[in-house]
Amino acid sequence: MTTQQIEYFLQLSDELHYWRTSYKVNITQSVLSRQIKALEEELQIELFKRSNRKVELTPAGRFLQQQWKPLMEKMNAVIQYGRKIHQGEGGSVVINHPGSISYDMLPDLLSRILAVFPGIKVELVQSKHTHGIELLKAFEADLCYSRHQYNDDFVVSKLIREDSLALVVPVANPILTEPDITAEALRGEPFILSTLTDGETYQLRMEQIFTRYGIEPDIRFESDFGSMILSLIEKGFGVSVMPLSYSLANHPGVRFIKLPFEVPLYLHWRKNEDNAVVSNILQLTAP
Amino acid sequence: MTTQQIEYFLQLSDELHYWRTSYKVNITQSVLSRQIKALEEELQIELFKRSNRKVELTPAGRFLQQQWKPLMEKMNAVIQYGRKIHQGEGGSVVINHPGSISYDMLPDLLSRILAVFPGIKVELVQSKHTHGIELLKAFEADLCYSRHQYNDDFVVSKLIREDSLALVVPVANPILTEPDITAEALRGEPFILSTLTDGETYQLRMEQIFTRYGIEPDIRFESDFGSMILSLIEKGFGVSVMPLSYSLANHPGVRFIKLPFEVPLYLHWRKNEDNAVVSNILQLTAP
DNA sequence: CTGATTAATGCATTTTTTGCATTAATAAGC
DNA sequence: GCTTATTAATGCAAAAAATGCATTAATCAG
Repeated sequence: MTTQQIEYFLQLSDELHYWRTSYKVNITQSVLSRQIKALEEELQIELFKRSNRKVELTPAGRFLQQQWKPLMEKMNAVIQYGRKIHQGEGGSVVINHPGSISYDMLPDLLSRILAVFPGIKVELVQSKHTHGIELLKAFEADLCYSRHQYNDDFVVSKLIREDSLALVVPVANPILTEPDITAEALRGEPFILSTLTDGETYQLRMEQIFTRYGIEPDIRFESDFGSMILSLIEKGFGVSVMPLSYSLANHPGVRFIKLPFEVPLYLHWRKNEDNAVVSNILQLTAP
Repeated sequence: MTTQQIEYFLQLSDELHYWRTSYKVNITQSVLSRQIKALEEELQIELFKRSNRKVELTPAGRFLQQQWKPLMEKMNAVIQYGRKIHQGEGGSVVINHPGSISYDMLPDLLSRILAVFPGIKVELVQSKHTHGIELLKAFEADLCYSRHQYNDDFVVSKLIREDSLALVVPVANPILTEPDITAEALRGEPFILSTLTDGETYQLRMEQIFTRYGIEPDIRFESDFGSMILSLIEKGFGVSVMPLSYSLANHPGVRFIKLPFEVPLYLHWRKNEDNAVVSNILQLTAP
């Protein structure tokens, strides 16, 4: 049984058409026909019911389609990662992070990496919608900064620091300092927030703040990109609450008013990391 | 890439010896050498570091060994199950169950299965140590009776009935009826219990009973096999608390004293079952 | 009934795999 | 330091498998 055969099978089980499938996978129809037949024979499972005009999955075929799809994805991800381990210092590392550390912590880390391991490629991703932990488990990310603590047998979480939160307003806004912030002063101000995920530490902290100031936020826009939010604030579309570290972006036209609230920043990585490059870089995150 | 090659790799990564491995997998050493090399070439990953005297896994090889082992197991389990689906009415069903339903519910079910699907083989297993839900997920069991309710995206739980519990004593024992049961009467009586798993509904119920009667059980023997426990009781090794349905075993020399406590019996199966045979039998479980 | 479509198959060719024998390299024994 | 035993790699010829082309057989649409 060849992984190729399984790929052929998966493609054919989507297309349900030999000639079209054979075209898509760049083989002739005769090869596809025979490969599928060989697969069926080896497994001793009839995968398709084919008349000369129609191709259908059998129940067993449908089952294997469902089961094999994620299995082959995992298989490929694992091989991909094995290759990264093999490449060693010439390899690459994927770091997932929230936008708020783009201006201090992350540049620091990158310059340290550059100094110690000049051969390593670093890929930075910001993916909030998929939980970082899922990226780690699927080997799609190697290090993951986030505001939320995970607990898992495969992932290690470590508290890095606490970031102050700040009310972010346009420079022209009359609100001056933290004690001035009241529901009154903010009434009518639309809020622009980062896309919030239920149950996240970050969201809970947000709710806490709004409760503290007696605000029922009027949320008009959401974005996962901090600079987008800053831009919207500058242009007068509303105000936001963001980690104070965004002030280091020096975005013009906005003002940060520090609030007496903090959000934690965690670093996550796989327990038993096999990639020496990742382990090395992990050393550099806590100098 | 062939699944065979991966199997060769896994074997070799355990043995770390070409000739011995080739002997074990029934090929010549030259074939093994070339197959491994072909695998390495296709993956572009160096799997082993070999001098002429020693074979070692590279870090990438070690990683792939760890990842591939469970992946190939899953792969094989899935194919196995696909074959069962293919076999249809000539196939087989694995039912996991506690011993206590061996005397009423299970024989009833089996005779119904025999009547409606005479071609189906039924395999009965009693595995308490592995949680039933794991068996279901790994396709090692198809239906699972248990005293514990699971909640999962892949498994459905249904309450079947409540079974009364009973104090089981040797016939000669002077304890007569439930109201007589006191810590006094049971003092000094060793208890024989089924092997209890932490957090299980069944264990919680047991603790509840002992608390109710003010007993601190002196547990001398444990067994997962009801008939073993009954036998020990008969021979005067102690007393036990068991589901009343064990009385249907008509084991000589023991007496059942019904207690005002019950334990639930659940049936579990995979959501989205693909095996028609299993679905059919599932119909028969709730006539 | 005819033509179009589509999966299967016979056949010659190419590619791959296999087993045997041998080689090259190394470690251990004397 | 030399010899021997061990072990992975490799050359080679035979066997097996895969491939592409052309054709066939079956079925559906008009």
